[in-house]
Amino acid sequence: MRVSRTQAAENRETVINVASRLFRERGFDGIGLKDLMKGAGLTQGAFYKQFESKDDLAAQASRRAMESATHRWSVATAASPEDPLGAVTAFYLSMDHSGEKRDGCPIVALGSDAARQGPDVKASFEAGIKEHLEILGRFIAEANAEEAGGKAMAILSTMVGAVLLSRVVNDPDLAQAFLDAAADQVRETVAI
Amino acid sequence: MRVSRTQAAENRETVINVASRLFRERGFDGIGLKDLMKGAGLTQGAFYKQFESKDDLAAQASRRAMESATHRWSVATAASPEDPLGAVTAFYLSMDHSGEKRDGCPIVALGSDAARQGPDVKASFEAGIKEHLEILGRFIAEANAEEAGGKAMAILSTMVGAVLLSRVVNDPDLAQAFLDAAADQVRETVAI
DNA sequence: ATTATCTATAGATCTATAGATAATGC
DNA sequence: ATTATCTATAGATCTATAGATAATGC
Repeated sequence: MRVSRTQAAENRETVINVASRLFRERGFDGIGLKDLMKGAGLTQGAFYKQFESKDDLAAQASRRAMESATHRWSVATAASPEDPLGAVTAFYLSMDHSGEKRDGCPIVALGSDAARQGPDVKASFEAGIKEHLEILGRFIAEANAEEAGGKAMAILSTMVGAVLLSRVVNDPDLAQAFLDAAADQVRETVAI
Repeated sequence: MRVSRTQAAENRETVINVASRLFRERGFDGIGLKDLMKGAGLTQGAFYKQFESKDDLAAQASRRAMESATHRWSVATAASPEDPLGAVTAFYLSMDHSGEKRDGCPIVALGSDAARQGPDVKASFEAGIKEHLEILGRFIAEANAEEAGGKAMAILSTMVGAVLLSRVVNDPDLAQAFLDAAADQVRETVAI
């Protein structure tokens, strides 16, 4: 029954990875420890040797989800050095990403839930959000650094809000319209 | 024990109103029927004579919450006919509203949760979102109606995203910065 | 006679803990 | 000897239902 330390460390990582996706799909309150552990091929009893509490896992999984999101942004920008912002918005503001709750942006998938969580979960989101802003800031050539920071925050707000709105309506045309309107807005913001 | 029909109808309204606030505060999964009914001064047993299921209440409460939100927007615009958009953004993009989960914007408070719910809850959100867009559309004098609709969608996305982001970070300065950046963005969007 | 609300409960699920087991690590 | 994982369970809570009660509505 016991496994090696490296195997135990791998198991821990698997639980965090699985949780980062299942929480996005069902919410922090929408999935129990039994199913989370099952998703990692373990049983519920093994949980508390690895994590202090479900809240603890929520914070770890939130961090992992945000890291995965920023990684995706980095990959998109690296693939299109001539138009990095265009590459990011092309996938982020797509119906594919809007439908992709499990692997999509954690701010959209869990933002409302995270606002009800403690400081550890919020710290995970905060760190990821700052990385997002950092990436966006690079796309904005501006004399005034403060102004560039403001634009990055406005762009992220528009993107997050648009995908969230696209997910809470039934009408797919309206969902698409939110994404399109946000893409236009972002283009204009960097152009000014 | 039995009450009159009008009293029963009032009780139903009270449950919906209480739920519209408690769901915003704790999420659809974060509060049980027992506490919801207790908030309306009733016991859990009375629930199923009034509602088909918890999902049914979630849809009703979402509709009520969105109606309350659009009402608030209307009041703000009516109070400042010289600058209605300024009045709306002044309260919506404030730290007060950001901290006001219980009575604040339902899209921010429950958007991530609503994306996991069925078509009835989404229909409630969709109706409210369309009303929000209608109000915003009035502020945008544009030759092209389609362009005005796009701007309204972009503005709503920016506002919703900014308040959501302001709620999931620990740093109050960063939270405030998101709200300020969004307010600037909105001003520029209507000015263009 | 009807019915809105009550108390009580079924059956499932939740987080967290206890103790057994069997493999690792020394 | 230590410990990662297992099975089992405690105790709380969840949604939904059943049957009793007492007031309304006819």
